[in-house]
Amino acid sequence: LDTELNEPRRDASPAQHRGGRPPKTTVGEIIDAAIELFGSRGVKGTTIAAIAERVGLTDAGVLHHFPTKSVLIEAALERGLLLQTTRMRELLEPGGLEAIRRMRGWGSIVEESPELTSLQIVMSTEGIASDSPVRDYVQQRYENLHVLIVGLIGQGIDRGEIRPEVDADWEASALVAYLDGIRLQRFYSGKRLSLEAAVQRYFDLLVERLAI
Amino acid sequence: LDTELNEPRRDASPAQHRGGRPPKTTVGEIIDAAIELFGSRGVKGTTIAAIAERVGLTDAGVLHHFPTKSVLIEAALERGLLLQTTRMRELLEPGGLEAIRRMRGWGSIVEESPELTSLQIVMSTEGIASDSPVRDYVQQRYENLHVLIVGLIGQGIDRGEIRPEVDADWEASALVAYLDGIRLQRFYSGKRLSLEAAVQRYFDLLVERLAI
Amino acid sequence: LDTELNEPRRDASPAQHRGGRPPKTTVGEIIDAAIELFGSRGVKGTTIAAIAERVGLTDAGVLHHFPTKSVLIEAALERGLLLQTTRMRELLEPGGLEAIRRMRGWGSIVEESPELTSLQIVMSTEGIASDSPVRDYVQQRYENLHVLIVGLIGQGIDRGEIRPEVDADWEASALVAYLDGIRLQRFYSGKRLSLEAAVQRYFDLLVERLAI
Amino acid sequence: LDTELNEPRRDASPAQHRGGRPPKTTVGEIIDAAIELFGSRGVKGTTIAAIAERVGLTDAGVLHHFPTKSVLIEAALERGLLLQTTRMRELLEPGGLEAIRRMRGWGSIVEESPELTSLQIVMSTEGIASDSPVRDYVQQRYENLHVLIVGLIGQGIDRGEIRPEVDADWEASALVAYLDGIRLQRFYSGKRLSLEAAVQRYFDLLVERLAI
DNA sequence: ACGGGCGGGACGACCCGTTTTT
DNA sequence: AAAAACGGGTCGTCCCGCCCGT
Repeated sequence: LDTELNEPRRDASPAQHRGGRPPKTTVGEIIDAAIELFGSRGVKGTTIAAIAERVGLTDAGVLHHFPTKSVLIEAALERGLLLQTTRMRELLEPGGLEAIRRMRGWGSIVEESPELTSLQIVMSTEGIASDSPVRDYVQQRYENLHVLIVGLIGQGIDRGEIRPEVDADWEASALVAYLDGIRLQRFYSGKRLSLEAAVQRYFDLLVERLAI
Repeated sequence: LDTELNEPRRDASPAQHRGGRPPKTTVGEIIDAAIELFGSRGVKGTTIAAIAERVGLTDAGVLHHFPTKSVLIEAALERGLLLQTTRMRELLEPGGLEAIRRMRGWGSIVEESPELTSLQIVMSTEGIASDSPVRDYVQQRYENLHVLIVGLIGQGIDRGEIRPEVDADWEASALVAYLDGIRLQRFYSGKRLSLEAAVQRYFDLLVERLAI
Repeated sequence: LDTELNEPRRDASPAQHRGGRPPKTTVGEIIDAAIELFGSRGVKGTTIAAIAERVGLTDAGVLHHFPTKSVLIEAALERGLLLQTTRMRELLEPGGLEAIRRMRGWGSIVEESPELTSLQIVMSTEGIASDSPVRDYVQQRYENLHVLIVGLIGQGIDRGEIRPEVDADWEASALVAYLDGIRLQRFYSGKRLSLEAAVQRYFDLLVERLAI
Repeated sequence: LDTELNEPRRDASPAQHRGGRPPKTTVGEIIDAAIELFGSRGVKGTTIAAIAERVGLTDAGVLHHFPTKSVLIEAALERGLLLQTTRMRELLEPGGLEAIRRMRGWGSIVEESPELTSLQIVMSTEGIASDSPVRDYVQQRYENLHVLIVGLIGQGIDRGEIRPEVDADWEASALVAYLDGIRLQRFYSGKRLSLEAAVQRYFDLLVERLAI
């Protein structure tokens, strides 16, 4: 799984690095560090200096690439969204019930990039304040997810794979809620909780509810 | 439903006010304000001065009653926990499957005191940072809830109301996850989402899964 | 001549200090220091910390009394304006030509409080930038002075002391210009220039031009 | 009237361009921009980046030509001084009272190059601070002007055009003061003030005072 | 020679929690 | 319970180097 957040440098000359991780650019490193820190200490709890230190710069150095903190926040959010979306799209490509079945594996994806995981819930809660700079972003993310899942269910109904009387709206919001909630719990349950297994079980029950 | 968060003043002398709302003490007002602000802007995002302003004091005034911010945080948390617990205890008093059925109404409780609602999820995310002052509190809350629900299910099994092959651990964590997640969504879904109805549906499905 | 800039404490009890300078309040001291520094290094060239140091505080200490720098600037300006106006009013009380004759002594006033002197020209030049926070203030000051002098001349004409064909507008602006310019020069001419004598000479010539 | 502020390139080789405007060199453009900005926002209020932007460079680009800001300041000052002096010299070439009469037209010169105008007063006030980098420059400029005018008057006395009892020192400083002051006022008096006419009137009065 | 990309060190204003004094 | 003051930050700016392309 590629988690690179950097500019993928198109110049071929010095290194060919086929298939390997592209070399980190400073900008990419900064965004990576920001995602990690925002995700673990919140936006307000993360200082530019802390991010800078992580990539071996001073705060002035970071500010050179991102004139203000909000710009950095936006960049981190966008990057996170992009990654998430890209993977989702691949995963759900078949559409309909099959797509939902595929989401069973989503848990393992999450476990591999915990920074992104926490970034999202942290953003979700910070966005509660109506004047937060991330509110719009979060709201849109929820909207998109909801529409996506409702669409999948609709597709399944059309294809005759899913029972038509299913309450797609409720299922979509319940799924998202469960996924958010379980990720949150993960941070508080030492090793007791296997996110992967737990998520798989939810999907098993879900498919059972939906399938004809 | 009593939403008072203030010291209930047990001293009988000047006023008996039986049955009425206990008179607002300054300390109580401060805690109320703190809960609200912590819940909406996070702990780090809330300044003592902001709390003070809300109750018509200066920050020095607030600090007169709570020597440091952490003391205030603890007080707010404790108050929130106490309220939650009290209600829960009443609600779940019958135990077993009946108690779980009763939780259907929990959604409406939540809708009535939104500050408490957001306080909890906000705390949950702030607690992610391993050095957060609220981490222990949150962890314990999750633990308590988990044990409580698992206990309820066990009771139901003992009483022969619940199928013994049920995975109590998973059900408990799924329930809590859903409840956390759905509350979060609530802040981003204008009026589209009826928390009460959604929660009821989850419990209906749950009871269906559990009952013999 | 009273140059006090402090709150004149009306409570009689603890100190009587009759005739002496009233005890400096912190706020007063800060404004004094600000006037001095703004006057000598300009507004942009003066840091809050520098002001603070002068009165034995830290910058946070100063910021406690004046929430932002602009508030401090306004306070300093207002204080300066008030002092200037008060003295002017006393000086010009008789009106007409007599008032203008009295202004001869203005030079000595200026020499006694050099900080105020430089404050004003410094502000005048900083106000040139159209987005400066002091521009409005300076513009109004010029307007007021102009109106005042034109009024004085008009009065003199009415009383038959001044020749009616005098160009009051030009005389007013020329006087202000000379006064501004000569104060500026003062900073560059070691001791060669006696401001007092120079100003007196200007007024002698002026009165000669005006008087019947 | 030539307002070019760039290096007049004495090297004859590539272009002869006799009489035409010298071609803009980058260095010249930078100095032009610096003069304008120093004149309107002060030296401290002007950032290298702002100057750079005006000529389409980055700050690094500007710093390539002028290693430090002070070097740039000096260059701008020198350029301004040179221009001023050149024109003055032409204007005052006849010497004596005739030279002073010719200065009547100085007002119109000023109006044509307002940047230079404000540059000078701005520098005059910034130079007040005894540790300012421009102080020496300004002081010298005042000295030069003073000597020049006193010389002119002396010449006039020698030639029998000016009354010998005139106080040359006072007249010189008064003239300079008026000229400084009136330029300052110009920035605050919408269109009310015709600098040209006002200056002419001053010179008329002056000549009247001086001439036999 | 010219100019940009990148980065840092110093400092700017302003904020926040806290202690001390009244 | 307010008032005064402080210490330690936080974001952001400014000037200026270093190194790299043309």
